[in-house]
Amino acid sequence: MAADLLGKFLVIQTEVGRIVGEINEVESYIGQKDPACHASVGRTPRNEVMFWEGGHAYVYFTYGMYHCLNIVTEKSGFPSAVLIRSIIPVEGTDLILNNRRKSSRSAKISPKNLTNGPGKLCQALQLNRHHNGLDLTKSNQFFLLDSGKKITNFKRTPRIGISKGKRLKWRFYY
DNA sequence: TGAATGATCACG
DNA sequence: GTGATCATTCAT
Repeated sequence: MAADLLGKFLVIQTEVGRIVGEINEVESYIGQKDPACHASVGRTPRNEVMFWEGGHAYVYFTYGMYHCLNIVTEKSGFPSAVLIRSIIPVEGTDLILNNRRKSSRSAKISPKNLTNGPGKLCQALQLNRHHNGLDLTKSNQFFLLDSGKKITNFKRTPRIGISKGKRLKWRFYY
């Protein structure tokens, strides 16, 4: 389930070094019956990747200025993904700092607000639509790493920033 | 609380 | 084409 991703490491190998972050906040978007899921309207060019086999990256552009990273979770043909909302920098913090300064217009960038939001962590890892559809199980540049941690004490709340499906408590964090 | 800012999709 | 909506962030 989605909460299994909590505590896992997200690793990206860039030209100038490696960035590793520990996933500490996720949200589930599951199937066409979930009104907040992008695939609830059916298969479109935008949500195509959600229909793929689990393990692919679904990166989309929203609000005219931000990207969000999801990991596809289910079988091919069944649209579902987990939105990575936040990570904790583990390695390459200096690179993250550079990337955030490059991408954000905000003057204030502190250790606390480096990667604590879906738009921000995409800036931190320099993710864009080129990463959309990448197979994380096959790539050696961008993948998940089991940290050995098992997070069982996570919290569970409604998802953030959506207008439909607010009743479902599918946001997990610790 | 609302501005920034542009892709996406339905409609016809 | 048009208009509504949007899984956000930041400053006021």
